[in-house]
Amino acid sequence: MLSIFEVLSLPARREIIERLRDGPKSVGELADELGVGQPVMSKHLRVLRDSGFVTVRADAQRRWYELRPEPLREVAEWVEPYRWMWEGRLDRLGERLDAMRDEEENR
Amino acid sequence: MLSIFEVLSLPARREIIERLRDGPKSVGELADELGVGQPVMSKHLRVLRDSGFVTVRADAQRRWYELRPEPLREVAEWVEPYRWMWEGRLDRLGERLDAMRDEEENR
DNA sequence: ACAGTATATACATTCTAGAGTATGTTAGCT
DNA sequence: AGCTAACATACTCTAGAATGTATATACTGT
Repeated sequence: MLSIFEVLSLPARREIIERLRDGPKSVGELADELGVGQPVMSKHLRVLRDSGFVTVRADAQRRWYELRPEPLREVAEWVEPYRWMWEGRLDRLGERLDAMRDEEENR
Repeated sequence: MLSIFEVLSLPARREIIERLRDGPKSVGELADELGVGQPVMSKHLRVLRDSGFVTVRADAQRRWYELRPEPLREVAEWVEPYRWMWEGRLDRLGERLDAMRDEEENR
């Protein structure tokens, strides 16, 4: 089974994830939108399912694929410790909060 | 050249990035810490360099590799639109801000 | 029962990243 | 100048992922 970042390493799969932001979609819809064959799309979705990015709901012959938060949350959490590097505020966050509170009290 | 997520798809490379959080390190240090051969480490660092994750500073025979924020920031930005999925607050953020302002005015 | 639709999977093929080994290169030291 | 240390790169090999094609499965409607 592919790891989360391995799953995201393929542009086509990131694209699928982005398309699913608006809500569940069927295999055929996604295949059309991305311009790939149905078997290819089924396989991508299989990978996304195994790695927890999506869930499936059966509806007659159709399968509705829906996005799941967990893996995306893991990505967000992995990158979080580096945020201070581009938002140079972490070391000053405490004093900023203090200053805001003081301003409020002295109003 | 590998894309950002392709770079992160290899655990060894994520590990390198994490080790560089404390500050710059040399090739030898990193190779020892991760228990891999020097050529392997050099190649990982080459990939990380090409994709913008690190910069190098030469110091005699030593090369000090340092972390760069940009690619990590891109990861954070990519995942940002999905944050509402696990923090179910986005739809209520507006009214929360309003409530906070009201509380403040009625103090 | 039959035909058509929607999807999954098996199979064969291609391609490339990763690893190991050997070698090249540059700098410092005696 | 010769030797060693630190690192980069060229080369070869292998494993596995991605793709396309063909086929299997499941459900609907007539």
